[in-house]
Amino acid sequence: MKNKFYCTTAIDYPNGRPHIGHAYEKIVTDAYKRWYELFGHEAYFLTGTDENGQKLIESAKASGKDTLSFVNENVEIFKELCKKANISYDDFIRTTEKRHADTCNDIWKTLEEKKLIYHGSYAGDYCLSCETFYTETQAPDGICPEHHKPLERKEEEGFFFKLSDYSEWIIKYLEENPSFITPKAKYNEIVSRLKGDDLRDLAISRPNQGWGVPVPGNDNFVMYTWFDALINYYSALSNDQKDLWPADLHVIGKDILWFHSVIWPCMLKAADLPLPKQVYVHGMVLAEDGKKMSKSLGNVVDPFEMLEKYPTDTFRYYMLRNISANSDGRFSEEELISKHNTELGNDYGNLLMRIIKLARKVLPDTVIDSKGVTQDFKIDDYLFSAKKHMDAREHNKALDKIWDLVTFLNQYINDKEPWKYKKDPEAFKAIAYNCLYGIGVSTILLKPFLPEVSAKAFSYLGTEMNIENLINFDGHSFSLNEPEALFPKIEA
RNA sequence: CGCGGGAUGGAGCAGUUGGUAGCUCGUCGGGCUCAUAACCCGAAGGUCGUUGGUUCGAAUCCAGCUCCCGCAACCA
Repeated sequence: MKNKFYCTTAIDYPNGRPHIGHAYEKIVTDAYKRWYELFGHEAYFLTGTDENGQKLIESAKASGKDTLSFVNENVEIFKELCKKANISYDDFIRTTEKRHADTCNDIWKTLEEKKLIYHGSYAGDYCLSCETFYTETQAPDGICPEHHKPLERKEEEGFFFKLSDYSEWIIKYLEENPSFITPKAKYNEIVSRLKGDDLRDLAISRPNQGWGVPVPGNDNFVMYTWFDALINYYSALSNDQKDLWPADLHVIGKDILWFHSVIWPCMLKAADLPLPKQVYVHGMVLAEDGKKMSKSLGNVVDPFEMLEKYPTDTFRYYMLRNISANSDGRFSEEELISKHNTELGNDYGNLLMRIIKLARKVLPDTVIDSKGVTQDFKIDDYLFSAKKHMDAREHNKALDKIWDLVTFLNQYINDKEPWKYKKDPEAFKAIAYNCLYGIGVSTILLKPFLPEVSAKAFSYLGTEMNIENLINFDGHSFSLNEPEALFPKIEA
């Protein structure tokens, strides 16, 4: 398929309510999906839930529900979040679906046939309370870091994936594809870690407790959650969608980078499937105090509450512009309000308002076309810079560029003083058209970030623009409608 | 000696290959009056965590130190 853009978020673990990081990741991915769609790509966006973890059994038990209905309830909340945040996903995969299990089985069998999966046993230090093995670095003194009890030596049988076969291959692959992991700091981190330590085989089965994807031909085991979870990106595609593969962009958080940049590529390589084009690691949304949000610190921000209190596009904009695309950023409600009032309201919203209201007063006709108008400024730089930044996964910088245009347009109006031409409609029209054209450009570029507001703005501008005709100054026509404030002030 | 990131005017952040320190918000002064008391211009404010080194020249490169943070193989 030509010009496709297949992007994904990580699939979420539905053992509770979604937190702000889930919202952030989906909003980021949604902005990229809409952006490439705008630029003529066939964009496809997958999100979903990772439902096979053994911990879900515990979580369900703790809330007094059976695992299935517990998961079903939580999945609905994640979907609700997508709806509230205006996430335009094309498919939502749940790893408990049959299509997923089928694909996992296929891949498992392929690896087994290639002797890349073997049956063996693993001995390690085990904590009975956590039901987890700990490595020496995790528990150097042989004491469980969670329960502070001595670990016991335990041997467990199961299936292993020959990850160790790929130590050299993966390093070579990354060196040949330096943009596979972005941003650069994350790429360096993984490469140096790989060079420092050979890969060990990965235990990819767990004892079957009645939850998970059973290992083909052996019901005593289910697949290790991560093994099946990663496959979601591929299993979600039906047979007639396979030309979407490989994925163009996996958007993930840094905590799961290892799985996506090492284990997943090795699995695909083992299965003779093409590798995704890029893994983009976004930053973490920290609390206002700069620390990680956590229940014990009581600094958690609930995305539902934010989406209830503030317009969806304001929330999206704040997340996308204020949180740096490749490092952590802090979330402050106060700052969100300030950005809404100043940048969105004063800079952009007011710009649209001031020129439309003035034009409707000055000109007898509310239709403004390009006839006899000369172009006062070019928009190419803004457009191409924004595009460059999006390609580099720096959406906040793309927004900076769009804002440069907005700022320029406000300056332009101040310089030209169109209100002085009330008795000279021709001169006025020339200024107004230039201005409206610039606003149209900024509005269409904002569409992926602010889908609702952008649509509303175009209804006031009375025009339709697209990327093809955008670059042409001439030929547009605006039939202006009485506008309402796009971003009514929010009192702090 | 586990790995990695960070420390820049009041706050939040940019600073790609070393060459007179920038942005947003806030503060102060001026302009404009079309607009959501919105817009535009200007000013004040920083010995770029600390010490030493390389260099004609370092926020930028190197080394040590202090503090903060994340990861450490099922938390976006």
